[in-house]
Amino acid sequence: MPRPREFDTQDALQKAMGVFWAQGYQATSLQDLTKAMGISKSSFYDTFGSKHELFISAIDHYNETIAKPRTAAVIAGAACVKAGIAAVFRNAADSVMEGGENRGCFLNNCAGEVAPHDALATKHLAAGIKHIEEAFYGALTMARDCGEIDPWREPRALARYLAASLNGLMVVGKVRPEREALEDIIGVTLAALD
Amino acid sequence: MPRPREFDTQDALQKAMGVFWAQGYQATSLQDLTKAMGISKSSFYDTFGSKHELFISAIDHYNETIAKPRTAAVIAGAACVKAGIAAVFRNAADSVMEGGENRGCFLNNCAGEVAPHDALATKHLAAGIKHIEEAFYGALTMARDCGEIDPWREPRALARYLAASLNGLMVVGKVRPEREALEDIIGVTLAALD
DNA sequence: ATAATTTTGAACTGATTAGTCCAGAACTAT
DNA sequence: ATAGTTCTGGACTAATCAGTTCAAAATTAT
Repeated sequence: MPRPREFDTQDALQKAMGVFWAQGYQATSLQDLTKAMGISKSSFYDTFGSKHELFISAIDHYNETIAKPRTAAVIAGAACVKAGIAAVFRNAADSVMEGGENRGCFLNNCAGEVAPHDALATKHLAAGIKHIEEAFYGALTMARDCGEIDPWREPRALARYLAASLNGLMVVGKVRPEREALEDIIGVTLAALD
Repeated sequence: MPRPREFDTQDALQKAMGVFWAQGYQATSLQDLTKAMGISKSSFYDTFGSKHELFISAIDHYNETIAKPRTAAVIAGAACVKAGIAAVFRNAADSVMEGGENRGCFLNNCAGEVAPHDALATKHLAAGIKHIEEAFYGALTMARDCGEIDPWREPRALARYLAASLNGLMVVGKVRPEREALEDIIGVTLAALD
């Protein structure tokens, strides 16, 4: 008897994330959101609660659909671990360079704008960065076990280093998107693994 | 005959920068600004033009009074170049850890929030990051000349790398202020110079 | 058709926003 | 004192903001 859902909440969430990503949290109005999501204001509050709740959901959605696929999955698909890590960094640089909008990294953007005074958002952002670190950590322990990196290297320290470096690359790339500079950064960053 | 200025514009600018730094651009209202600056709305518009113009001035003010002193000057005051670079990173980590507010890096925050759609601000932010890179570049060429780093290393690439790494450290530190993790990051980052 | 449910659109609240304007107070130098 | 200047406080736009409410429309299953 119930009328089934008409709009896809995941799809709407995806679009909301896109708006937050491009404009930031504060600069995004409810009108921006409902327009992009293709739903009415009433449905918006029925389904997502509030602007802030949606924002938190968007961060989680980013972690699941962007952060994870762009780290763990890329590494898993590569010929060897180092090549996988390199691919992650190259993809990040490409995403910053490729035509037009250059939205940078969503986690970075949010961190700059709302951390630390939005404690809940900060917690979810931290989880995202942690995901990235763990992806590197898994890859690095594997690399050490199979002799791809020296056995005396600390996978935890290296993973933290790579996660921070990836963020740094994205920040610089957002403000100064110069291919040569990003290549320099990636080159030195990856050489630190040898 | 003219009545001299009563309030110190540099001081007011400093205070405005502090508010933008802590709250972000959009989340800062004119009331927040005038209250912190200790001036009236009328004086505000007379002296600083608009909220956005003040924002740009605040970025420049940060570049001059924070970014430069915390890079070039610190390096210059150290026993050797590598120690100076290490001090810059340690100071950054300290600033993120030390009690309470944890505002991160102003350039980072602004980059996340307003770049690239605020083109003018982005330009001034880029100048700030460039300053940091140049501080490292100067130090690294000096280090290479006096044999402190290998002569085959590229100072330009290393400088870009260090500037990006410093930004990455600040971003991670803002979201996950854990001393041990930051030490790991700094350790690997600096080891890349050897 | 009828009942159950989702979705919409529009009206509405109450607050806040950046920015303008101006009369008058406060201050300084002559 | 007077003239010249700075600064303030308050009134004022005109717009926007997030969020609430509700009757009606739309859709589905029976």
